[in-house]
Amino acid sequence: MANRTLLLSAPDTVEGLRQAIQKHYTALSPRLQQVAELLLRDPQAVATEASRDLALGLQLPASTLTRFAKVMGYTTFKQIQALCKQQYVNLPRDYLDRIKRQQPTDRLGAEQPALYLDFAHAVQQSLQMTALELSQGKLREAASLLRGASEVWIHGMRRAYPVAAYLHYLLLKVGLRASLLDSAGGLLEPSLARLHAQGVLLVVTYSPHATETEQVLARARQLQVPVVAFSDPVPSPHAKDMRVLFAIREGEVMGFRALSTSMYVAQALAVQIAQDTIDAA
Amino acid sequence: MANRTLLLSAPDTVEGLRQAIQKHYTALSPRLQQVAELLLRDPQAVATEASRDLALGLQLPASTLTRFAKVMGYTTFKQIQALCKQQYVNLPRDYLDRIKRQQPTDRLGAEQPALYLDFAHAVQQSLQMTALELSQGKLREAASLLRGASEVWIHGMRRAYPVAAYLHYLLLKVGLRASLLDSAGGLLEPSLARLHAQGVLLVVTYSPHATETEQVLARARQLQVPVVAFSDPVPSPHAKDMRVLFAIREGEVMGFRALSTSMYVAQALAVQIAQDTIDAA
DNA sequence: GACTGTATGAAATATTTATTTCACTTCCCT
DNA sequence: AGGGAAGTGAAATAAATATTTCATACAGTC
Repeated sequence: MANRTLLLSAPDTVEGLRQAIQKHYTALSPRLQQVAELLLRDPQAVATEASRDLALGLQLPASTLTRFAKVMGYTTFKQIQALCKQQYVNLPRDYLDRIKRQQPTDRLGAEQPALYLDFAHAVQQSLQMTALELSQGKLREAASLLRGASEVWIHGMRRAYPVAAYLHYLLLKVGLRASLLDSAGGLLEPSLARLHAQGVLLVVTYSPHATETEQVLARARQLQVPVVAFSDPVPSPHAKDMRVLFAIREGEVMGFRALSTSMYVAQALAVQIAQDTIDAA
Repeated sequence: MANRTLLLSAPDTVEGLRQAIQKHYTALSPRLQQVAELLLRDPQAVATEASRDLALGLQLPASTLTRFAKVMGYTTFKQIQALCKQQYVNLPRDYLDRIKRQQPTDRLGAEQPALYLDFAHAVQQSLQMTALELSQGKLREAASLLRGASEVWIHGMRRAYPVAAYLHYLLLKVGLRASLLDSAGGLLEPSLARLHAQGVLLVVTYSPHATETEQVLARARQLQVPVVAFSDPVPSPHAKDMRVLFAIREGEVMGFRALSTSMYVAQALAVQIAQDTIDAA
């Protein structure tokens, strides 16, 4: 009457579930095997699509999914969905929580798990998300804009400065005429006077934006200089003036936001330019 | 009565939506801005979590989400959710997996992989290796050396310069007395004359080493200034003079070596210093 | 070829999730 | 201050999604 009851106790990670499936696969009925296959093949679909649609895709009734969950020891299929969602989503937030919670309290007793490992993890997450969201189109657009410019001005203050400096290095290396706009020696103002619409402004800025940067952007807008920007996903009043905007979400530990991902995007941009230059020849 | 009706026609990609948000952000009401921010900051959450939970996280009623969708030109918030889901389902699945599991890049044949995904992979490899090899002990030693210095001089040329600039920013932020030694205005020589053994030299250099860097190191050795170095794993004649040496193997694609991992180590060092400083209080 | 236990799909029900409505507030504008 | 438009939250309604039930089909056993 009742479908064969539980084969085992419910794993609470996707990995555990995968193993359980591998182990008991042959003991499952044909329809249930289909569900198992889906789970191995495309856990992401399970995470994002509705059970109804998953069932449709497999050409079987939704009840089979629920049944599968029961057989695997869960009470509902929703639990399996939740598991899959976690796998792909929870990481960044989870991480921030951990830092927040561990910050003030325990310091005395046992050796604390090294912070830098967590941090590496955060960078990795940021990198992965950025890599997936980065579109070839946007990269190409920025590259062609920069390649077509008679001159490229690069600007970035404070935390953004290292990225600006790297872009400067990279653009010179790929043969562009690039210069760094900074306030050293009070030369920012005079430099701004020389912007023109045949050049391109490449600006790196994270919120809260430096006043110098505001100034540079205002000037660029006034002179209709095209702008390529590296920034964070926080909305900015200047956003609408930017021709290409790379919104980069960096990892953060104890109030230190990282720069690794921005450096990555900078490199990707330089390589795109190099490649276009080669192709054009 | 009715909330301001559509500002525009509904974008049908996440990227388009992002741009629309950036553009009209300032025209949105405070609550709607909150939703906009979430969408920029964490589209993945929008893809997987229920609107009810998203609203909960933002501490506002679910109706606001629907309202947001209306204002952006959609008829329901569900459409936005669908958009976000696509983003993660439609993308080349194998790359997600590849990046995630850092499997070796094996040719899949048909498709020409986007180059920037290969970088992401290379960077991730490097990051992982470095994080695993980085020892708490070494980090602590460097941190205590720097904390104990009366002054920290930071030096890095060319490709190393962005890292040096970042270290400069970070060390100032954690309250150390730090200055950048560069050759701007021909001031390198005179600055070198002022090094002394109570300070610490923090040098970033990758092979082949810049002549200025050689000069700085020679001087430090002569004056017995302790040296903390960021470098690559290539053996250097100066290695034995360095008190702490972080050997960082950066990923490389098409002759462009990355800097992401060096930036990571820089941050880890700063965090270690910050933590020690807190503990000491 | 009846008997039994499992497997399956369709429909009914329950639950969750999203949208709409409406009353209330707030912020202008005069 | 007074009137109106826009903004907001809570509750009601609608839609969707998931689970349960049940009737039937199928396979193996005697």
